[in-house]
Amino acid sequence: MPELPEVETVARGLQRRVAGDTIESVWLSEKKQPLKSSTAEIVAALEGSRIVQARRVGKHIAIDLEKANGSQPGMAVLHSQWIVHLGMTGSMLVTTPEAPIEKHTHLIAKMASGKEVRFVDPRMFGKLAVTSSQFQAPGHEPLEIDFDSFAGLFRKRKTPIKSALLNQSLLSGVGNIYADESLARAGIRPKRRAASLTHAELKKLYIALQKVLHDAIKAGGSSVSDYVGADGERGFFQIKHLVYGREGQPCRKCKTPIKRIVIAGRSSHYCPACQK
DNA sequence: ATACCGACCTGTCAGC
DNA sequence: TGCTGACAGGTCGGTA
Repeated sequence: MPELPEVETVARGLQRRVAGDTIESVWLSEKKQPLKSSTAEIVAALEGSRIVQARRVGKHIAIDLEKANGSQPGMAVLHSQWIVHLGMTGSMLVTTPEAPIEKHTHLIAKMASGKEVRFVDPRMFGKLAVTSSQFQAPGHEPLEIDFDSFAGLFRKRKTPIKSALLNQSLLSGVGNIYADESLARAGIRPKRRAASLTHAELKKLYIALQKVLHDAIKAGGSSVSDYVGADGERGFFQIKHLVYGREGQPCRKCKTPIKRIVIAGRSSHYCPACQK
């Protein structure tokens, strides 16, 4: 569920609440784990590590960790990264130890401050991993890419523009909601072949995408069903959606009913009058 | 190389 | 009150 603005909100929440805190112990549920690294690797990397920084990379949360290599003073510092992908339904919550443990809690990290960081994910599409190298997302950051590079991503691509926006190896962080919402704001139909977009349309899309992502971050993301930030708070950008989740409802600009079609297996929403 | 499609999971909601 | 099917913010691997 979480796309760039939601993951950014969670990462900022973690940064605010637990940066500088130390992980004292880690509990992992017995159930089949949504892990990319082994349980032992995760426990070894996390326990005793200080959280230096939490930030977003694409749709991933990268948590920079460091700990002393051995107990002797002056020993080298070990650096690692805890990588979290929230999948469709994952959340990273900072709670008190007394907070009831939600069903589908897969990891609890007890912090030196007494707080707990919990990973909860009902559908288990999320992933946890640790790495000693710097994690890099495959595609460009939509909020950092320059316009010429952005336009270059779509040149020669026959795929629908909607599919291209969702392709994480092109842009990292755009998901189903913000693909639809940016196309709506740019007046472009989701099924248009990517390569058919004119220079002017690409410019509109570039500006619309960055604006909608910035606005959604300001609103704490979109909470369509169960998304919450690190403090359990809901986002409220869903009230600003022009098309996503609004099938049959009147377009906010021209009152034409919003259409829903399926592109590459994903629901796609648009205004048949405003989007060409 | 590129592009669909089902699979991976659980939960919810509409309709019968 | 069930039951069934469709659908849900994402990605992967297999196939054409």
